[in-house]
Amino acid sequence: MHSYEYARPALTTDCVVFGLDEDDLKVLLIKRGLAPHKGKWALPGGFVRVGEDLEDSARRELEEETGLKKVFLEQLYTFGKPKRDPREHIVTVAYYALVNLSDHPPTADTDADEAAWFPFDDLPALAFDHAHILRTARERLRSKLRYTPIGFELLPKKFTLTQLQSLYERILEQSFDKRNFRKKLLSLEILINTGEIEKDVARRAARLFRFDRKAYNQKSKDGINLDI
Amino acid sequence: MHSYEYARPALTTDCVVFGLDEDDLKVLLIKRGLAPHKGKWALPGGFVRVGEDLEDSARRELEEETGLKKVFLEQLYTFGKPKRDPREHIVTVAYYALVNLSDHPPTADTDADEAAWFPFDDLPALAFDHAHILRTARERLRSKLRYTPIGFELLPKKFTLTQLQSLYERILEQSFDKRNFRKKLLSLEILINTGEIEKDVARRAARLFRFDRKAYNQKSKDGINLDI
DNA sequence: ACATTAAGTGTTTATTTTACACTTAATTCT
DNA sequence: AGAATTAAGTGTAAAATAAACACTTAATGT
Repeated sequence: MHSYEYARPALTTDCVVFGLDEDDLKVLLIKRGLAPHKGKWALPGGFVRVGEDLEDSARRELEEETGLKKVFLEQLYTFGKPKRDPREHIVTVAYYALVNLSDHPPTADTDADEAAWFPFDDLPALAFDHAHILRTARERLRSKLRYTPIGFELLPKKFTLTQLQSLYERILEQSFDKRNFRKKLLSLEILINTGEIEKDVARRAARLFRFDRKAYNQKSKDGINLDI
Repeated sequence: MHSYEYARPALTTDCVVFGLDEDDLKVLLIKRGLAPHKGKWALPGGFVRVGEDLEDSARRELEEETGLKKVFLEQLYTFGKPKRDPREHIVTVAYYALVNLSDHPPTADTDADEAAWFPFDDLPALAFDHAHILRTARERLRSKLRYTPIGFELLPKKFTLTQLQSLYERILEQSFDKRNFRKKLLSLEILINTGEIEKDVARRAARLFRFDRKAYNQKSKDGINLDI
């Protein structure tokens, strides 16, 4: 039991985890085992401990509930409408994570409760204001993709130019000319040709590239135009 | 006295208020009358009340401490390092505000404590992690100015093109060609020529413009390129 | 060997951005 | 009244970037 002179809102972190496969942009959700909103799906998250950094809290809850570790994670926004949780005033600091889905297949591991990947465009009923948080995260993902190299977080380390283009097309919801897209991306000189090619494909195998983070960091100082 | 089953971090809001005059980009600070950091300068802010929305809290504290009302206000970031406040774990949701300094002159009103405008490049010693919050806000201001019409919030309703150019130059810390800047801004068709001109200037008086928010909102749907 | 599939590749045109300097209008000073 | 001062206002040409557009190549499967 802990007592304070003034009442305090409770504080949680929640996490929107995005993944991308051949079919969809997907999000990882947890089925709630307890009231309120028992049986509904929700973002992984939980209460911030005293003495715990916010990002640490988001990472801890994410690992506890989904098994995911060491993912790309950024703060999204803090949601604090007093009625967003029916129990009491709970403020949540939302984060978003980007993972490579081929490392974390749709039928995921996970211990506690039930976790599953859902297509962003076909979500189940969500607890609390989590649908709102998801929309905010989707918008952030879109706008960050336009001017930061955030998309690589959703791909395997080695990827083809077609995979990269498909990523941009599906997240930005617009299509690009294949030649112009390649010309643009290659001219940035932030992709390294690994010299390897795809394996086990029933067609001409594509070259595999890596993102050159060092080159990107160097160029971003002068102001690289990543805009597609 | 309020008791909870688990310990909770305390929750505050803080506000970085930017203003622009002929000389500098300025920030509004409060002199702390109480420990900790008594006598140091700090961002206006305070504890979030249970049942109070975060933005409402930021606006309330801002008005109480500086008299400022109805300003442009956006959430910046949430800072939660456990040691950022020496008393206990206090998480703060930081906002940034933009005001037209000619409405709120450097020797401001204010009741409680002491509030004053400081040049961003010549700040006094700051309490807590407020220097860090200010740097974060400065970066946000810079990057938002690049692709949103946020700059108009720092100007009077009617302004000259020279004032507008000076704003961009000082916030982005780069200079622009006068003819190209005007061509670009006017071609966007988001400025209305009021037909009025400056008064009481010892030189040729410049035309006064207004920001056409409706036109901007309309155009931003299709994707206006505000980038300077 | 033929069909299928996606990889890979250049050029031309349109648009946007950059570079650049003098004239005009108002006030102040002598 | 005339001269000096100050910033407002204005256009064009060159360079860079972005957009439009379709066929050949390489691999596997039938």
